[in-house]
Amino acid sequence: MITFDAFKPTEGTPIYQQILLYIKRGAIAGTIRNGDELPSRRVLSALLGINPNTVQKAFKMLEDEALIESQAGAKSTMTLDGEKIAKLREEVLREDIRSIATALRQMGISREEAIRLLSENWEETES
Amino acid sequence: MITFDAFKPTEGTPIYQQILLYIKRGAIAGTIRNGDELPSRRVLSALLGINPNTVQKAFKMLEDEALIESQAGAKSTMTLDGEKIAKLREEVLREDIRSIATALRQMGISREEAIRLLSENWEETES
DNA sequence: GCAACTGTACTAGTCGTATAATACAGTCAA
DNA sequence: TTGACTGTATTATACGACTAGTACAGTTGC
Repeated sequence: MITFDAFKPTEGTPIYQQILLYIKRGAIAGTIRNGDELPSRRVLSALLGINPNTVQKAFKMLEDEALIESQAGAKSTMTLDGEKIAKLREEVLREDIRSIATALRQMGISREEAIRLLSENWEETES
Repeated sequence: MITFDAFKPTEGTPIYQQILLYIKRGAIAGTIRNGDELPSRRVLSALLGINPNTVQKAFKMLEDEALIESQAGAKSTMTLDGEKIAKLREEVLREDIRSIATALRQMGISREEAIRLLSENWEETES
């Protein structure tokens, strides 16, 4: 069963997108594996304190991307393979790196300073 | 006069927030300085192809944060000093670093791998 | 079989983002 | 002074995100 203990929603971005990213990043990290069960829509929405329809929207998009399988009455399960995970890495990880590099350059940060900042602030972040 | 040549709006985040960030990052980089004139609401909205009210909202928030001064009939100007810029660095730069570190850790990326990825993708980004 | 779960679908309402159109007052150069 | 710019304010409209409530059908364990 996939847990959402580490899920910390942020203000400003749609919750369903954050759920999507949470699952994708877990798949990239390997903490979420093929066949893993997801909590039901109702349970997860109660757990996160949001509307069931918001969870449903996120799960629907995961299914459209063929990352989960759902059928009425049973819990949804992850459907992952090496190819899909590689695609996720390219999609999520690459985009994250690209956007932070652009932002830092806009602030006049040099590559060396960027590396120093990232390295120094690595410990302080809570996973 | 502050230019918006390097302003590339992204989908998914409100435009007025992106304008805010663009100005703040410019101030942090030092490319935007105290006393610099901003384009008028109407001119900038036409330049960016967006509604004047959207620009007005961004400028209103900049004024609420005391980063610009406005008076009817005259162009708005930046009001920066060392303290404000230091505060912006803490607010924008720190948050950017913190969020990317969290995201990368969620994907199971090690500190060394993160540094390698950032370094490798530094060149490819266009400022 | 039955109860309690599961996924799925639909309508209605609120709120924030953004657009559109308009109006009024202050500044400034010709 | 006059006209073209400036900032500021208002109202109306559209759309997406999110909430709220309800309904129905399939699965599972007892």
